[in-house]
Amino acid sequence: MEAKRVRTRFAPSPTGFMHVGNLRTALYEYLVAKSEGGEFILRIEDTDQERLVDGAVDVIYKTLSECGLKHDEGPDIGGDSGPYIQSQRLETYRPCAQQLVDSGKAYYCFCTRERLDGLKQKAEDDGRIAAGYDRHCRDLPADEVRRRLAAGTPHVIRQKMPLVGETSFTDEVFGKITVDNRELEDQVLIKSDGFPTYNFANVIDDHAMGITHIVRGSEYLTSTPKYNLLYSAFGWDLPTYVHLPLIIGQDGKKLSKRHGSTSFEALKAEGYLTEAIINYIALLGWCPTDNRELFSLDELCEAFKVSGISKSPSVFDYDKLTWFNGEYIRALAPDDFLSLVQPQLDEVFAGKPHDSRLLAEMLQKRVTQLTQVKEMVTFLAERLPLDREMFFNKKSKATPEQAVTVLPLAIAALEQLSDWTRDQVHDCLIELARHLEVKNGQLMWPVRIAASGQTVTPGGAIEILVILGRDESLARLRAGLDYLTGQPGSA
RNA sequence: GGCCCUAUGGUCAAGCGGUUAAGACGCCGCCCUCUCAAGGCGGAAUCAGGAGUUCGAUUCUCCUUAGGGUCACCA
Repeated sequence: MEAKRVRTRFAPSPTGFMHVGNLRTALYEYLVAKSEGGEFILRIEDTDQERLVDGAVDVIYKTLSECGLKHDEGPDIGGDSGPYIQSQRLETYRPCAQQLVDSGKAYYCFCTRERLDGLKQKAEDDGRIAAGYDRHCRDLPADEVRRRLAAGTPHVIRQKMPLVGETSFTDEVFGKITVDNRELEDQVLIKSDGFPTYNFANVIDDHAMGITHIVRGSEYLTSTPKYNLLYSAFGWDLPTYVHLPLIIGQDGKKLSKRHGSTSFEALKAEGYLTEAIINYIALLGWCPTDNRELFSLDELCEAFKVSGISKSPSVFDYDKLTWFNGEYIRALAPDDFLSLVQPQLDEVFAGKPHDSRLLAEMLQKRVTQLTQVKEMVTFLAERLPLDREMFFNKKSKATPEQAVTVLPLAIAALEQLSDWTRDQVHDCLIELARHLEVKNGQLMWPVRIAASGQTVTPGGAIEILVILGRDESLARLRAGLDYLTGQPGSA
């Protein structure tokens, strides 16, 4: 018999942003499907009417497509199992629940919110955690149920959990999980507003859509038996489960805002590249058999194996993400890098002429987050105040005094240049250093400091002079010299 | 608190009865070098604890401890 084709789904609630945990889940769902030549389906879970957010669905489409997680079926592109938005499949849930009621697997519950809250409150007063619903309506007489229904009494439909025994299932990553049935609450299937609960709609839809592998966070591990009981109640085959370890912050707590950026959008805004984020996230909780680190999405599809998923939670490490980002930035085509940072350059230079190509070349080697560019180049657009201390450098044997002697010579030599090209400036300065019989650094340090006003710059003295252009360069060098000679105490 | 899960350096992690316990990030040092970055080389740093099983445990079992998850008419 031919094995069933793998079908996975990403079923987010439209909350308005894409948490990295969700993104990783989507990625793994995509990989589980694609590594087996299967299909990846997108379904929107919007059964919570109180939490609808405008435009939230678009964020999901945008993120998935930007990340290259192309779905084969979904609300925007259709498919044979539609509709793919739960609020549009409402009519399918109630009949299913009804079927369960008819077969004695579920029941109407007329308990009011107040009664339920009272139950919880009483438990708290007793100093314990509420043990869940007390199954008050589970065995209501049939005519009583009919009477209340006819009277239009608000109600929910609850699933009847077995009162004894235990339920087990095998998860692909965690192995065999067993839960005592007494731990399972008679969960609500249909809410009093007529909408299905997430748990119920999930099962119904996953079955209807032929989902074979359910990939989701490990927070669902303990509720999976409830899902399975539902499958069994309908007589459906159980899906394969792949539960993913959680992503946590440095403090071991669930990743949240206070750890830094936790959404895809926020990470992008901080100058992280999509490919870097995907690559990093792929390795958070999964390891290839050969320990490789750099992967494109296609390569991930090739290499991905469920057996490489780890069981323990992983700490989201911004340092490592940043390293990946640097790798990806350096691998960018020069033109692509330039266009990514162009807005920042435009902002800093505000129309002033500058060699953006050379600038980009310098920057690309050093930037680990796109957002660093602006701060790195502002010294080129505006003169920064000098500080005598800057002219000291132990390794280059540079001192302010020595700068005072060497700077005039550099200025004089540079003034002679016919062209202000990289080669010309380079040869001129190197030649001067040789002529003066000083180490390159001893000449370059004061020049770079005077030209930039910074001890650390994204490029050497020569590059900076070239970017600055002849007039500005010479002006800055002279200003630097004036500053030093104008200092009290300097000869 | 009940139940479930997890446990290799600071972090991601390989390992799946016998290894000098990989690799990467980060950190430190050296080299390269006109600063920084990149690159090269080197270094510090890990099997939570205790019982078993075994000729032999990081690997298997149990207990302890620690951490996490879950106990909604939220998803």
